[in-house]
Amino acid sequence: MSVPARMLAGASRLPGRALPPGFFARHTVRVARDLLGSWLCRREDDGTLSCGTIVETEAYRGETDPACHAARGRTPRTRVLYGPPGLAYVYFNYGMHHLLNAVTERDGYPGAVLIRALEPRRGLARMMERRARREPRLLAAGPSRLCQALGIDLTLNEAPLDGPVLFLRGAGNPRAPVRSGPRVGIRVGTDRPWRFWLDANPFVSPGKPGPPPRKRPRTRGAGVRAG
DNA sequence: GAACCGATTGCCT
DNA sequence: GGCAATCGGTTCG
Repeated sequence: MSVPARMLAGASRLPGRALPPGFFARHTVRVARDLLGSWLCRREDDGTLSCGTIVETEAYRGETDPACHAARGRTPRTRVLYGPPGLAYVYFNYGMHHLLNAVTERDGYPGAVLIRALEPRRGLARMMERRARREPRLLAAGPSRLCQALGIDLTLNEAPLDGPVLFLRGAGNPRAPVRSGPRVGIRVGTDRPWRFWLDANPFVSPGKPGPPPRKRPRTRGAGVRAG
């Protein structure tokens, strides 16, 4: 028993309830949508809690999804994607960014949900400390900012998402409507509308949805074109 | 063991 | 709206 009881008691005071293991053992797209509104919490060694509600996710599923890391098959890196659901898949990108995913699907089938943005709820002071920026809106609006704010790095790869360090709590259906669109920041697989976010939520990442819109001259009246 | 790519961000104009 | 920063994983030799 390495975790003091008072730390565990802290979690019980949070809204919602722990997500059951079966939550992640489903179709990745469904998990991505259902994770919106859930609480993501990070507990540090000193007991400090940093929490936010998930406002944006993306689904990456199967070897036939060209944007999924499993598209090139099982490697030491992607092994966790093929493993049991409910673990964290953290990887390092662009030489400076960490990204947090939740492993989904049944054991043996690769899939993960990228957690792209949080609405900060608890421990904001600590999140601001971790990030150079202070603006609350940008504290965790983006997958790398989120990891910075919560202090998530490769040491948390394969950590259980119902563990003492990292855990999720379902809080029921979010009030805001769920919107969906193409995933961002990728060059392949943009045909799948597997990005989900809470409508009009200011904490959603500013990433452009889908392929860049074609510039068209702004005209008055007769500017509407078909196709 | 070297070349290449990338699920991004922040600073620049 | 453009683009540099920066390094782990993958692939190829």
